[in-house]
Amino acid sequence: MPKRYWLMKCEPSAYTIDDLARDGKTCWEGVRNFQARNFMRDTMQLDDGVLFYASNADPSGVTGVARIARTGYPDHYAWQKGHKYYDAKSTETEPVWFMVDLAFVERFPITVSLATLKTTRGLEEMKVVQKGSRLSVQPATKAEYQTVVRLGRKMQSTTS
DNA sequence: GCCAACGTTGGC
DNA sequence: GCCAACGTTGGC
Repeated sequence: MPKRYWLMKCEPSAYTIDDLARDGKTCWEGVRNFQARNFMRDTMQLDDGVLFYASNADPSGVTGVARIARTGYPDHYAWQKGHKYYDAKSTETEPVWFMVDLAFVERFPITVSLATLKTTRGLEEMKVVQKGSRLSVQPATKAEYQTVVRLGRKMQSTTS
């Protein structure tokens, strides 16, 4: 099975690429959208590439790269009464919500801002640049992934 | 902080 | 099954 590529959003107030660099690995709990869940539960594979996207940030954009370190498994936070991700519809025998683990790969020297993504040739079809695109877990193509990674490393290569 | 776009819920 | 109301996301 060929490697797949993704973009995953997170608000900096919740988690950042620096947090991931520090932790090395983290579980991606709290996704409560069926489409995003399906990607995590059914489609993501070990070592898939993930563009780490900071939403509601200044500026919003891709701040680095992660990889899938563990494929879909039940989000146990949904079972913890009182937890902000608690959902009575999800049980241990019939889990509704799933998560994956991400491992840190690299932090870009600069944020590849949404504005940059929107004006970069080859990224016109990317989900995140479409108007009203709120899905927090989105598939990306290999070409899109490689283009964004190149942009993220650009500053480093041109200043060295 | 505003508000457009979207997903979900619930009345009918 | 329709659709209005509501809550959330997320750019600006």
